Amino acid sequence: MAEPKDRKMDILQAAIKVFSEKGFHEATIEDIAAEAKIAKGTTYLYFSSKNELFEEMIRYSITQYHDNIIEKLSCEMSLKNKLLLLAELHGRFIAERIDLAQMIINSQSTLVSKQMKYMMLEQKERMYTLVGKIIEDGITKGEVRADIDKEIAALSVIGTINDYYIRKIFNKNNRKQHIEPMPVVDFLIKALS
Amino acid sequence: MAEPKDRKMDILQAAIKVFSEKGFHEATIEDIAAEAKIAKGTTYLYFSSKNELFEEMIRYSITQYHDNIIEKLSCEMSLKNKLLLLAELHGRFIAERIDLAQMIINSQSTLVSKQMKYMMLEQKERMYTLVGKIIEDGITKGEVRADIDKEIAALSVIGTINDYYIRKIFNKNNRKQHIEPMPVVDFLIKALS
Amino acid sequence: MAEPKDRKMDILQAAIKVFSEKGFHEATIEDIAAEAKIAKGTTYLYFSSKNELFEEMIRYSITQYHDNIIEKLSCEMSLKNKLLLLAELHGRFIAERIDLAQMIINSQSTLVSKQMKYMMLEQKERMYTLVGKIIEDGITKGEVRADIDKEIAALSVIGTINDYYIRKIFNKNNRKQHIEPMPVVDFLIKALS
Amino acid sequence: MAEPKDRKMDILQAAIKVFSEKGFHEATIEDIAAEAKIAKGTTYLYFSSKNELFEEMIRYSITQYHDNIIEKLSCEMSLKNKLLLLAELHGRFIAERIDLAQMIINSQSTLVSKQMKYMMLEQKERMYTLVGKIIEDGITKGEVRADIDKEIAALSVIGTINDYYIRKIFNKNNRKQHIEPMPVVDFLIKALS
DNA sequence: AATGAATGAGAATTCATTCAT
DNA sequence: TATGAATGAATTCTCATTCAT
Repeated sequence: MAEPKDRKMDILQAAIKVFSEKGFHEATIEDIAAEAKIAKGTTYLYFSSKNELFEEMIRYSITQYHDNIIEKLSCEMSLKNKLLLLAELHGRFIAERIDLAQMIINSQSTLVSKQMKYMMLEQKERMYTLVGKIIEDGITKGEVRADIDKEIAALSVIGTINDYYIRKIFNKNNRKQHIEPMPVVDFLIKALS
Repeated sequence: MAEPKDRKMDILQAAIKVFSEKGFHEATIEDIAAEAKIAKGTTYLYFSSKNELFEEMIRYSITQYHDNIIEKLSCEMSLKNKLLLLAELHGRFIAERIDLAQMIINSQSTLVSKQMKYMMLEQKERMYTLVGKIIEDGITKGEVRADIDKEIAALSVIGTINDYYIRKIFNKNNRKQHIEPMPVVDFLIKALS
Repeated sequence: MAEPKDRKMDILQAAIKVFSEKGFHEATIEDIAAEAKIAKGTTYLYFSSKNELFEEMIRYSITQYHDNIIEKLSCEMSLKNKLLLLAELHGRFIAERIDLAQMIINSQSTLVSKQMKYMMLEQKERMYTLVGKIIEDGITKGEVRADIDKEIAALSVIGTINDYYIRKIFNKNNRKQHIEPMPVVDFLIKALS
Repeated sequence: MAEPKDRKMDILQAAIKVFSEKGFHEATIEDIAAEAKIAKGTTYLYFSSKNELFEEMIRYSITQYHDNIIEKLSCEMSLKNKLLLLAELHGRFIAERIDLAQMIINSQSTLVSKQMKYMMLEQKERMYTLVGKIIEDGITKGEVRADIDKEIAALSVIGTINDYYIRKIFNKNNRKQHIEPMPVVDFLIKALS
């Protein structure tokens, strides 16, 4: 007996994989359906169009990614450990979904609707807010100097971690290699204190 | 007398505009030709394919952007002034060509050939090297603390400036408004010293 | 209940008709699709390109034509009856598919791949072999003089029949009229004996 | 001082070469102009369209070919020598312009106008008439049996020689090799006597 | 007469989407 | 629900032809 499958989730997972590998236009509904092991037409029972599927895929990925980070970072930890965790989570995500990550991080692309862009910006702001709180917390605890612009500090932390991983990944032949987060965290700690 | 037009440059300029606004796939050769006020077929007298046009457009834009920055930053200046100039030049570029900038900054996209990607990475490294030297210079002059990782510092400076402008631009309705570079430069100075 | 259609065969038949009438370049996929009463895109579900369709069409036509001739000529018959049958079969084929016949007979055209050309030559040699055997048989039975070059005789028989029908068809307004095979067969009998 | 060139003839010669090598559709006006060492537009000063150029090229080639054969065959000669000469002239022509030869010999192709086709048929009939006379002459001299259909005999002679050369050429790797006309002439002599 | 840059109609091909089964 | 054959809009690219110089 076949266990009850969540078709919609299957398709979403397939979409993440295929869109990440090929980008929006190079990916076909057929590719995604094949990856999800369903027929092409079935996709349209769950998503009304390729665009909608793309948007839901982005929404799902971002939310999942952010929820995960926020959850993991909500425990009590030192600044350094928080940055370490942030770097590792972000680094792993980038390593796995580099192209998707870039779509998301940069909220770019003409593909997505205004609404979508707004949602993506909101999510990004959510990240800024989260890291902003980490920094504020650091100030309170004396781990971070008090005279810096907290908002800019937050985006600097995220921007630095992101570019660090992207550079490492692109300058390596093998994406699967683990990338050491310590150097960038060390740098950030020094920069902030 | 008809003034001698440089058709190739016209097309390149049109391509920058249209690709930037619509992205590679949404932009059609017809769009670009219309923008350049020429017929579709004329494009093919100067570029052998849409892909080649795209690649030449990227190459041209990157080179122009980087050459400009490198030239302007080669004069003797204080660290702060250099960062200020860097921020302004980058900010202006982003404001004008936000989507193109992102393509370039992230060296992403399945559209470009291996060769192209390599060239884009090289250009990025050129920027890292340039900023790396600014930082080294700052260390020599005692403007920058000596105990930081210079490579990461360079990439952090660029990542921070980039994300600062992107955030500002996206959170404003009007892209044309001037964005104040001082806040981010102040932050960077504090972070580095 | 809709009868199960063999779309691929429909398209092949339409291709034979349209390519025969217009030639490769003048025929468009749209023409062929229209003839097959399907949409343009459907063609590509069965054939990956116009070239492939053309090649498959040639392959199919040649094979069908030759198989038919070889089968019909395999029974025991007098030389005269064999030549009569050959002339009639070839004549009917030419009358129906004059341009296609010429493509095939002459193994010409830059359109077809090396492989294809090779296959066409092989099929032609198959015909030569068949007619060669008829002649050899005729020699054994004393119907054909023994001192002639059998290979040349075989190609002469085919070349003569072919040109006879082509001339008759082109010199008539109405292709549908029956063309009398007897005169050319009489000539061939006299020439061979 | 540049000697006065006959541009029209230059273009015609270039057209023969290029159309023969590539066929009508694969050949471009640019190819032909390049071969004739003139600019593309110049072609249109001498020929009103690609089609007209093609037709004139065919007309010129056929006429030249036939005139040459008719002239050479008008001398007094034995049947055997006439056939030998015919075979050699035709063989050389085919070896040089195999694809063009096929276009001409078969009066096919949808490219040419009704008028053109008519002209090609007329030229072919001219050949039939010429060979018909050779055969009649042979009958008079007792070299050819009297009881054959002279028209069919003429067409058989041409068809046989043609197919003989085509087969030889296609079954050889090197088109430049000389092909011995004797075997086919021997066969024809036997067939006719 | 000669040039060759510019034009734009036309054709192959792809693929999101529909719909009969 | 699920399927996948069929559709046709849309896009790239080619090249005969024109025309200003």
